[in-house]
Amino acid sequence: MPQANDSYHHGDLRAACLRAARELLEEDGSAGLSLRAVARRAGVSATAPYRHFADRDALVSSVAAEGYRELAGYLTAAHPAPAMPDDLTAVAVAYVRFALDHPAMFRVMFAEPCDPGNEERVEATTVLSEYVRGIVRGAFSDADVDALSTTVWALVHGLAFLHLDGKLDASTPEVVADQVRAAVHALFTASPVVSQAATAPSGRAGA
Amino acid sequence: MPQANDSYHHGDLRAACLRAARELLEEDGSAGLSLRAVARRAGVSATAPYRHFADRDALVSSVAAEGYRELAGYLTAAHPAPAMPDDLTAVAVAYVRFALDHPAMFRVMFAEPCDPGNEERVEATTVLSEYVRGIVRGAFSDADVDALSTTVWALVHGLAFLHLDGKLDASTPEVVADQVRAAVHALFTASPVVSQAATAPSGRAGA
DNA sequence: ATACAATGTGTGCACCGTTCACATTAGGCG
DNA sequence: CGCCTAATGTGAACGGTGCACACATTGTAT
Repeated sequence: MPQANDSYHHGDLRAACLRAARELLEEDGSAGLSLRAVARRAGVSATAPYRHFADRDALVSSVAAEGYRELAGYLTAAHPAPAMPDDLTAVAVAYVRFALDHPAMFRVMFAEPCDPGNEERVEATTVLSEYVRGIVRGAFSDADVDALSTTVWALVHGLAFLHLDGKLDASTPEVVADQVRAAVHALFTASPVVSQAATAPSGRAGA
Repeated sequence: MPQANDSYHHGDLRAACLRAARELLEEDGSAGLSLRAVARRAGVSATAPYRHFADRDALVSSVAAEGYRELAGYLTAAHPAPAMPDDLTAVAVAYVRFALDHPAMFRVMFAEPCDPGNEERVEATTVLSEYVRGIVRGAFSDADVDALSTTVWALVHGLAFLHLDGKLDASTPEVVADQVRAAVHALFTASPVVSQAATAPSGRAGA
């Protein structure tokens, strides 16, 4: 049974490393997330983590995977079973709030392309993607689910990132929430399901 | 006059560093962007760049500022004087295309919060932000310019990032462009100012 | 010509990721 | 119980990095 004691063997070094990594992330940002610092905080030699993570990237990917699961927790907490467009709006607000609550983690999650090598991370992102798609499918049954869910995700994701870059007014959580609600609402108003009208696509964009 | 010769003084080390940094960025991604590597490529000692950049962050910020200006170039090239909503759509496509053409640069540009310390970078982003706002103001004269331009930017920015993370279908530039056009068009359709008929997007998203 | 400021060099330090040989221990098997 | 092996943690070592420091070189103004 794994348990953290002071004997030669740590007991559950992997979990301790992940915990230390998350703490460092919140304290010093992604810059302070070094393997050696993680090992120090876990009270273990510098090379011990290599028994549980192939390299630094693997550690970071595991942290990111945890972040994805925690983000999923935020979303489901915002609305356990979203079915109406307004429910989706609440979920969108939660998405942005997660980014503002855990900026360093959010950056780590989207810092590098989701390398197909780390299956834990790939799986976590796939779950999230399917979750969004599922909500959209439920809320807009006969819409182009793929296109709409992509657009919604992009809009919310972009809002989160612009907030993280300090380019938007994030003075109070309510201001942020209102902004997100307004933006998502604007998009839904345009949804072909809501306003049933179909026409030819627009012109082309230049070089 | 600054010129790159082989004498003791380089001539224009600052520019050479920026050029080397951009090359390294395109070759090895942001991981390969080290001050020492930049110095090596510029044919200069490891500490020479410190005469022109306070630290590594300053160098990266300058590179990012160049990226902002180049992005602005992409946008204006897409449409020199956008006035109609469709013009804005073309600009949006250019934005995403820039991200896909220069992924490492795009990541550097938005990797860290735009620190108010580096005025060069702040100014470049401000210019960009004002540019977007200006377009929206021109295209939707009596709309809530701030809200709409923020929403548009967020949507496009999010699309770019999701593409960079490989979460969208970017098999061909045309697919990407169609997606962007559909998403932006959907948003504009919702704008109370736009009086044209609603059009249904026909884009599709990949796995 | 000389003094000064700007610019580039070299050394050194602390830290980092990673590898390797080695030490310690847990758990299965007799 | 004792032993053997695989799992796990240690320590030294290598090359790389950012950065501070003293020093060398050079353009430029006086």
